[in-house]
Amino acid sequence: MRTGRPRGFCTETALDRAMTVFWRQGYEGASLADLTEAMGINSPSLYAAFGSKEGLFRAVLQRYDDRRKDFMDKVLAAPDAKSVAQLFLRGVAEFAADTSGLNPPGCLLLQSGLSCGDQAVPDELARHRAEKERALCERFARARDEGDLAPDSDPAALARYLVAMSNGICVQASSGATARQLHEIAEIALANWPASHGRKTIAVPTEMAGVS
Amino acid sequence: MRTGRPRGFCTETALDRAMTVFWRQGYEGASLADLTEAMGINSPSLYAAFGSKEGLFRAVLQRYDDRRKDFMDKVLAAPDAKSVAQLFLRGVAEFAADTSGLNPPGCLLLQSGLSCGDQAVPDELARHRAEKERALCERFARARDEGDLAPDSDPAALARYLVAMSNGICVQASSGATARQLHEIAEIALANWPASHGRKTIAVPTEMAGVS
DNA sequence: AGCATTATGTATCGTGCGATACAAAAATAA
DNA sequence: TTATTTTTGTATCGCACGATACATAATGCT
Repeated sequence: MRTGRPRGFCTETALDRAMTVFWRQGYEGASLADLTEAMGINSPSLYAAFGSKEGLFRAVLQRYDDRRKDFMDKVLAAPDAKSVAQLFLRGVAEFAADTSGLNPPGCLLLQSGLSCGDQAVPDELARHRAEKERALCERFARARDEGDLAPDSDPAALARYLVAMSNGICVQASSGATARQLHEIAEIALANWPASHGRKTIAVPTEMAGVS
Repeated sequence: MRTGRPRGFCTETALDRAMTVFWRQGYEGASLADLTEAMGINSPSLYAAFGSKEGLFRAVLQRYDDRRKDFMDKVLAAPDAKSVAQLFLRGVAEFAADTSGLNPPGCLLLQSGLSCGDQAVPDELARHRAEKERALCERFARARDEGDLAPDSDPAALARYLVAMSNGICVQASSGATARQLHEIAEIALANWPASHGRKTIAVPTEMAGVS
């Protein structure tokens, strides 16, 4: 077992509490005093565990991605492109207005620092957002290959559209929009989605034909 | 005429330069040193003219609204709801990627401070964004009255949708999307717009019948 | 028990922040 | 010319910021 005095706080809990502070006040607006108070620890403990304010922030972003992974997995596992879009935007509308936990409205990846004295922070956030866009793009490319989207459709453009809509919904949430209003936005956006192309491959892929 | 030593700098030019700094670095990320250097003045001149950093920021926001007013006026003057939506989103896509002037990509009202140590800043920005939403909502209410939108359509929801889309486009722009990609997003969003309801009142309103 | 290792609490560091004091400069008014 | 008013440049203020030094506490290892 590991030697030395054991840590007196739970890393995950501390990260969740720091997340709330970054979310509400932004990266630069969150002072070390704010963070240590919310996390219930003193600054030396923070620095021993995370190295620096930016190190803590990166750990918070990692924690955020972990907590959102189940959602994205469920979205990407939907059977067709339209279902993916529906699950995604409706889920975002649900999530962005949900303040039942510690989290303020909106999305950490936007709230915590679109702009910053240090450009590394917005760049890092943009990478995290781009990762979601990439995952959606891949899913839509598959949908096109499966005949679920028209052959001439543009998976990257559709993914960008959804991510843009998602970000727009999150901004509205942070401006005080209600869950109902966010869902209205999502439904307007979804009404537009290209109807299923009808050539979707229903058959089980050959290599799995004998399994079920 | 006004007595005393004349001001040695142009207020509008100084505000434009300060705008660039707030836009790129956010409200909190923009230090007084950054601002005075960009504006080409010393801090006492800044404080004499604008009172405080927040006073300067409010003056910059006012200047921003002034500079965008022509665009919004043109959008709102479009003949029908669909034209309003088209002019708005296409204009935003154009604007958000335009870095030919001093401005970074995206929109000042988002970049300069979605979150902040001082909640007054995001609140002020939200008010400015809400003002655009209100203007669009009024325009769509008129469109519905004129029979240009279906009687059961929801002007407020349509306005929220457009503003959300606009904000999403701006976020994509600040993340490095090209003008072409932003226009693709706008066109996907516009493809969705409810077709003109066909009952649009072309006739001149009665109270103006004798004028032309 | 004694040692090595890691975490904690107190108290503080140097820096950059937003904001000013003050005297000189540049204009008008009498 | 002299008085008045406003702006400018230099130099600096007090403070909050992110980050640490250091002694003590709490564990595992031998």
